[in-house]
Amino acid sequence: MTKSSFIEEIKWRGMLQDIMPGTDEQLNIEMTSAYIGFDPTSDSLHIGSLAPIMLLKHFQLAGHKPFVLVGGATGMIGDPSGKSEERNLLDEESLHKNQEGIKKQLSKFLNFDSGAANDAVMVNNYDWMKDFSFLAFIRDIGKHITVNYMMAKDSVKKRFGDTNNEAEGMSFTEFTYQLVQGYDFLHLYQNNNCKLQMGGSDQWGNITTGTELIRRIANGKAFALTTPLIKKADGTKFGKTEQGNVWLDSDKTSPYAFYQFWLNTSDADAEAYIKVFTLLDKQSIGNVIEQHKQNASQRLLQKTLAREITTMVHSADDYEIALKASEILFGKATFETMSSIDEKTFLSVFDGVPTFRISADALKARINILDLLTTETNVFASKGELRRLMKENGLSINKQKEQNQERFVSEGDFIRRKYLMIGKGKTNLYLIVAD
RNA sequence: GGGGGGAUUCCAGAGCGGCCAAAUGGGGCAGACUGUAAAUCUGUUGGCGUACGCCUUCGGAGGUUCGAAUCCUCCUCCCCCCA
Repeated sequence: MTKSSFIEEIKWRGMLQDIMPGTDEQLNIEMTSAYIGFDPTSDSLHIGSLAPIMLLKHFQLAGHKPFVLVGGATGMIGDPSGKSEERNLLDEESLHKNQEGIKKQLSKFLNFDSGAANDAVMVNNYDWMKDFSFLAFIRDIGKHITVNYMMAKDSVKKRFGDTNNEAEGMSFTEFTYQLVQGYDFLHLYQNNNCKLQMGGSDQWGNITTGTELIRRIANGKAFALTTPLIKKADGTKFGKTEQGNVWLDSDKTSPYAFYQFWLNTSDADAEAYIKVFTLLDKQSIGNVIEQHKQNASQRLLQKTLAREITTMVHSADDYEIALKASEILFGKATFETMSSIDEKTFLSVFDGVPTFRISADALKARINILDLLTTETNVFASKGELRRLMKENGLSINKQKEQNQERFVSEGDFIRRKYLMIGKGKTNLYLIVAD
C-alpha cells in the first residue's frame, strides 16, 4: 500500500464522513502524523472505539504515523456533543492504569515499537494540561477564539436550544471543552508536527476548533477527517448487548461472547461492518458478500466477520475455541456427545457461558426444576418468570425442551454427574456445576 | 422575591375515592416464520401460589375514609414563567 491510498482505502470502506480540503494532498507530500483521542475512563476499550482504531490502523498501513491521544484531561470534562455526563476527576493512579490497559489493547492493532519511522506514539493530554494555569489558558488560548465561533458549533447550539429542542443548558466547563481539545491539536502540531486529527463524525466541530487555533496562533495549516458513527440498520445503538458494552478485554467480554456478538449481526449491518472492522481487501469482501447472497442461510458474511474480528482482537486460538463452542452449543449436540467430550475441552467450550454452582450434596436428593433454577441457583429471578417461560416452551435442559413443571432432576441428569446445561430460548445458555 | 406546573410500575405517559398490579406506546423476554439474521405476527412483562387468592408498589411522612395512586396537611426534589 502506498501513502496516497489511505483516503481511497477508507472511502470504499465507507469510513469517510467529512474531510477538510487539502488533506489528501498533504498525505501525498510526506509521511504525515495524525491523532485520534480516546477516553481513559476504563482500563479497556469497547467496540465503540473500534472504528477509530481501524482508522489509525489503515493510516499506519499507508505509511503514516499515528498518534493515540489519551484524554486524561478532556476525559474529566465530558464532551457536550456526546451523551456523556460531566465526569469526575480520575486520580493519576487509575489514569495511568487505564492508559496502560488501552495501550496494551492498541498494540494488537498498531506498531508502537517496531523501530520504524512511523511507529505509533501514545500521548496523554493530562501531561500538558495539568500545569497549565487557568489564567495562562484564557490569556494565551481563549483570546484567539470568539465565543460566537464556539457557539456556532452544533454540539453547543443543541444545548442552548433551537427550534425543535428545549434548552438543556450547559456548564461553562462543558462549553470550554472544545477549546481544551482544540489546544491538544495545537500542542501536538507544535511539538510533534501532527497535522491531522481524525475521529468520529460527532467530533468534527471540536476538531475544527483545533485547526482554527493552529491557523490563528501558529499560523499553520492543519487538517481534519471524520468517520461516520457506526449505526445499526434498525436504529438501535451499536455495541450494546443486554450485558452492556462489548469490551475488547477478554476478562470483561469473553472471546466466545465477543464472537457471538458479531455472528449475530444482521445482513444489512454485516455488509457495512466487514468493510469497517476487517482488513480484508475490496475483492475478498466483494466475494464474501456475493457468496452470502447466493446462500444466505449459511451466514458466510457473519461468520467471516466474526472470524476476522475475533482473531484480530483476541487470537486465532481464541477464535477456534469460540467457533467450536458455538458449533457444540448451537448444533445438534446431545447428552451423549456432550458426555463423550473430555472435561477440559468441555470446560473450554463453556468458557464465557454464565455459570452457576450448586453443592454436590444437594444433588443427592431429587430436586424440582423450579427450585433448582430459582432457589438453589439464580438462573431465573423468580418462579413466575420460569413458569411463564416453560409454558412458552422456552426452557431446555441439556438441549431438551422441557415443559413439565413437575420435572425433577438428580445426579443422573448431569453430564459427567457434574454439569447441567440450561437453555433459555434459542440463544441463551447457562451452565450449572455441581461440586 | 412573585406566580404556575410536576414527581405513577424499566422508560415515556394515562389514571384523579372503590371495577387499579394500574390504560396506551416503547423497551425487555419468549413463541411462530427463518439463517443463533432483519421484518412481521402472537403471547408475556411486581412477588408468592396450579387456581378463586394473598403480599409489596404510584416522591417521603402523617391524616380523612368502610376503602386512597386518586382527597387533606407538612416535607423533599424537578421544571416553566414573571421580577
